[in-house]
Amino acid sequence: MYRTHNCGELREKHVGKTVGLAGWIDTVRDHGGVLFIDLRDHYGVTQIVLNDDGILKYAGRESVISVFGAVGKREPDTVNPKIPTGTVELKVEKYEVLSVSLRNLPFEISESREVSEAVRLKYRFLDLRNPKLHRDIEIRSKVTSFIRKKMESMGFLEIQTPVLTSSSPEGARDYLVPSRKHKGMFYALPQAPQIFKQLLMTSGFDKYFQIAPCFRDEDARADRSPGEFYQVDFEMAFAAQEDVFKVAEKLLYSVFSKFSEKKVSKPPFKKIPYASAMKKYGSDKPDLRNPLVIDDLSEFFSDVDFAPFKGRPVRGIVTPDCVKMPKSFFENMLSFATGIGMKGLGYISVCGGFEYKGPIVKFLSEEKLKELKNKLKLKENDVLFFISDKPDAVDKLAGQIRTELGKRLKLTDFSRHELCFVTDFPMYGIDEESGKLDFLHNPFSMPQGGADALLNQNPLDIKAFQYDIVCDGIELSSGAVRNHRPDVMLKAFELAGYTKEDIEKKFSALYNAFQYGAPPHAGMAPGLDRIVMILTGNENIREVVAFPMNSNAQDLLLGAPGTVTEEQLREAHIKIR
RNA sequence: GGUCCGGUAGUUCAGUUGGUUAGAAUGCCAGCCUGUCACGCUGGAGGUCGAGGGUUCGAGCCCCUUCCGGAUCGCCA
Repeated sequence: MYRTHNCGELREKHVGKTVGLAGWIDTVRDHGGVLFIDLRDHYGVTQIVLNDDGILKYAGRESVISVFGAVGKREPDTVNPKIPTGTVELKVEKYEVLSVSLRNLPFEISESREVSEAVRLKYRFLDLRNPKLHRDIEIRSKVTSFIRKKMESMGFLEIQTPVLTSSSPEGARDYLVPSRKHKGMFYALPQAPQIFKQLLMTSGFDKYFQIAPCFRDEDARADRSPGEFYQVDFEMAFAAQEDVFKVAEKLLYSVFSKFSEKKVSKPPFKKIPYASAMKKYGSDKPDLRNPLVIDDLSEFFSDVDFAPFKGRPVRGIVTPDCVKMPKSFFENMLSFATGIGMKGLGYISVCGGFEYKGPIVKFLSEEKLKELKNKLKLKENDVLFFISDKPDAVDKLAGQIRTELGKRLKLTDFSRHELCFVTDFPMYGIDEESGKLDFLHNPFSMPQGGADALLNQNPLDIKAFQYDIVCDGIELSSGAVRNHRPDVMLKAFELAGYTKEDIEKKFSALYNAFQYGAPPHAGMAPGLDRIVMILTGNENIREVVAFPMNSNAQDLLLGAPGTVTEEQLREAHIKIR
């Protein structure tokens, strides 16, 4: 009724046929006697030709029309090589205006990605007409479907877990849902299906997965959706760390090599222990496309009388061929450094004939310079940057400088994807506020060395079977071998200041279930949004979510959060103060 | 919550040392145009310079307060 073909379909083989197309008026080129319209739908764009511009009286840009007519072959000099349908055009014999668009669009569809996010999100239905955004959402669908098939082919069952569940005492802030039937009580939306998937393991489902919605009431970042996001959550029984890695490698390598045109690091992916990732890359999510590495120079500087480094850890980054960079480069690096909270950014240039230049050189003796050269294998034209700060900040700052140097010196190779595992996360850390020992990450992880380690080692030295998978400097997922032994669990929680009663109360379901025979199990949960973000070359996660909230956790399109009626509040037993 | 940056036409932005009627591009409207493809040409409309207060003969510009947006840190088991 509306069309016989879609706007991405017509080719030279259709020439002469009478066809129908329907879509949105994309661009209009009115030459008086002849009128060209680019008609756009989900599938593409086709040029239609009219001999009369009367249609424009009724329908402006972004109006929806249906047209019928003969497919014409374009003359060679009028072919548009930029679109797949560019060799043909539809000569309109009759048209129908199906829906009129207001003339004043809030923004240009083709340039919507440049517009402020508030306006884009308010008119998301228009924004989504933008071909790039439209295509990325389509890719998301294909990636999701591909992942499902891949997981199923590896023997995983997709099982849904509740969205209305109980509040979990650990981790992020929960989204709460008041209960009508139980006054003063609340459901919580799951931060992850963690407990449920572990219960499924206990129930004997050998391999579980789910494209799972997760809800966390924390502030947004460019690579972090506010509110809700999706994880490819999976868990395996009778599995150790290596088994999970094999599945993750198979899944992610196949997804990345299918959907990205860039080169992808082949399995087995590199495994980097947490401690060395922090030292070498200044991050627990290193971007391995960046060849720069960080050296620890604290010991070297311990006997150097340079006030800013005195009594503080020092890190160095050697950058090849950096001597030739203009003065502005060093000024920009300095302002970047101060921008991230550093007091300064010292450096030494290794000029021709190993002549050292830079503000710090005069504090180093001939001998020390020689030592430095040997230690870091300095070459002519290298520049060595120094980062020094408080012990708990220095690695992170060095990591940020490393990333910035990689970008500015064009050393980071953006033409490929680098996946790696970061392993051996510490089980415990000191909580900055309370000064007490606390779980650094997931309290349900199995400590390496088991109960024995918990009893005999300094808790801060205990590592967990806890790992992340990282792609291009972005954390795709964390995962762990879970602690399936109630006795080990008790000890692990005891160290962090929890009593047996705490566990029985707060984690009763899991603790109880594990009393009845639980298999060793392990898993992870790569973030779907982040995978699609990387595959589509986006730097903001909201570009791959059809209807995202803004960074302030508001849905500007439907107006969420919003107020509700007095009656709704009464039923939910809620009183607003 | 802290720090930094920003808010000027529907949209994206410029606006000099505080000085006459606040500009550009794009979009919109009108007219012209038979081969364009981001068509082109001519003309036109469109502004509480986020809001409030202050300094000044005079504020888009300086100061204070406040709202909104962005980045970043905290946070994200």
